[in-house]
Parts: sequence; C-alpha cells; structure tokens
Amino acid sequence: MVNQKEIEMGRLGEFIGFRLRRVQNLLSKDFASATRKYNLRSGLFSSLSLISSNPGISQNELSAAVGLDKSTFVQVIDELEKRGLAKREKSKTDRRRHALFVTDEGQIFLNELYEIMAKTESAALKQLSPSELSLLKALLDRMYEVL
Amino acid sequence: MVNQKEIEMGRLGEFIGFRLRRVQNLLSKDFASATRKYNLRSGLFSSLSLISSNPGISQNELSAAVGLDKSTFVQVIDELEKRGLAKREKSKTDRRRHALFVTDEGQIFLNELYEIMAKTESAALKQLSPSELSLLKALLDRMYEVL
DNA sequence: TTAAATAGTTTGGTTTATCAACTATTATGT
DNA sequence: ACATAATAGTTGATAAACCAAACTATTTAA
Repeated sequence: MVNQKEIEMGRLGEFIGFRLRRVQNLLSKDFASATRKYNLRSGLFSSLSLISSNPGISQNELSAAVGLDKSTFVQVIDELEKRGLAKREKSKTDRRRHALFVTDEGQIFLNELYEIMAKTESAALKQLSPSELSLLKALLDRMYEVL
Repeated sequence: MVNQKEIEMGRLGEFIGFRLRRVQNLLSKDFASATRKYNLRSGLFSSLSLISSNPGISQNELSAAVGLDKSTFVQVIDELEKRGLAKREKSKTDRRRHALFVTDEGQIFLNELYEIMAKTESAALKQLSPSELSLLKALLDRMYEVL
C-alpha cells in the first residue's frame, strides 16, 4: 500500500527552512541506515572530518562549527578517543585547550564514511546538472554567511 | 571578538547534506530563540500548520509527515489540546481514528508563528534574487522527490 | 465468525541535548 | 602587578525523543 492521500503543505511550503529540513532529513536518515553497523552518534562523522581538515582544532571551535553544545561534545570526543579514531593533546600555547588530531586509523575510517556519504547523496545529485549543483552550493553558502 | 580563524571544510564541503544542515541549523535556532517565550516543543509548529492545511488528518498520517514517532506524537497533540490550539474529534467513518482540527485560537496563534518564521528567514532570503529563490526551491523539490 | 491488522495510548529503558555550576588557565583594566 | 573577567573543558541534573512492547478499541480479511 502506497501513499494514497498526498498531504497539503499549506503555508508551510512557502518557507525555505521547511524544504531544507525535508531534504536534509531524508539524506541523514539514509546515511544513518547505511552506517547503522558502525553505531555512529550524531555529529561524530562531521566532527572527525573537521578535525581531519583542521588538525589541532579545539573542542570549542569544533562544537561551534558542528552546531552542538560544548558539553555534548565532550562525549563525542570521548568516543572518538575510545575508538582510537582521534586524540586529545594539551596545547602548548594555551594549556586550557585540547588540540584535536585524527589518528591514522581514524583517517582510514573517515575515508570509508566519505564513500558511504557520496553513495547516499548520489541519487539526489543525479537530479542536478553540474552547474545547478555549484549554484545550489553558492546559494546555500550565501545564506549561511549572513545568518 | 569575531571569527578569527576560518574553519576549513575539507572533503565535508563536497557534500550537499553538510551545507543543507548548516543553513537549516541556524534557521531553526533563530526560530527557536524568537519563539522561546511560547515554549514550543519541537514539531509543534509544523504539526499545527499541517493540521490547518489538512483538516481532519489522523495522528498517524501527521506523525509520518512530521517525522516524529507516533508515541511521541501523543504528547504533542495533548499539548495542542491543553493549550486550546487544536482538538481531537472521533472520526465518524472509523472510530479508531482521531480527526484533528485547529481551533480559531490556534489559527490566530499559527498566523503569529508564520510571521515570526517569515522574519527569521528574511535575512537569508534577502541574499537571493526572486529567480534564485524559485530555482532553489525547485532544486530542493527535485532532490526530495527522488529520495 | 474467528483471526489479523490498524489507531491510539501507556510504560519503561536508552540515548541525547541543554543548562548551570565548577576547575584550571589566560586575558584585561586600572 | 593585581584583582577581575573571560575562556576551555568537564560534570551532573534535567528534560526530551526514540524505540519497543503491551494493551484497548475498532475495523478488515480469511
């Protein structure tokens, strides 16, 4: 039995946030089910990736970038460390800070996740021409910068 | 003190889901802080809106559309009723179902929320020309349909 | 007319996010 | 220089959300 009655979006459909959430919701659910065996908590993938591209980043900088509270983040980093994917090191210039680094094992794992993510998005991306895709990215970036 | 060190997105920046989440995250946080005084639980606004545009919808149909579990949803509807914003009515054709309706008061409240949401999005939308906005919506809809 | 399915509810267990308070360290103002 | 404020990270309490299971009432199917 398929969707028989289409739901009317009404004024909700006028808002761009609604459309963003709809698409992002489906993408993240697909990614979650494709990586269920890894038991990834939310924010773990993006954290690991951002540590990789910003070696030595602090927990606060990272939590701001990912959009999670810094206290939630302690457990994310705990888990990355426990799994041997990343490690904390005391910063030498500011001993309050923990400089974060991805381990070799973490980088290998990360590359697997990139492939899964690329596969997850491929269906959606096939709908867009290259120029449409780059325009979409540019529009989203413009919106992000001003918020 | 402003952002001094720009974060490097690395391979994460290749993925469209990352950009979608970033923007949507900021939008929903802005909306949440603009409506903090109303003490809205998550899903309440979109539920009320979808009941309004689909009068008589059932709880199961609604929970699927909003993306929340049906058991979580019981409390959302409880709260809508307690606040006098919506009401349950026994369906006459199927007495298992609750047909949901927005009250007059609920519609007034909903209109306020629409305005707040429009204001929340206005900063982001000012960045886009009308044609860019309609293209953005079209691209997002194309992605949504295929997922 | 049994048996199975559906809509809604309740309960219990698990996970996650958020907030305030706390320690340690660094930065600032006079 | 010294008192005060700000920052980074952590902890613990609290509040939501999810999930699964069990249950009632009702409808559909065999």
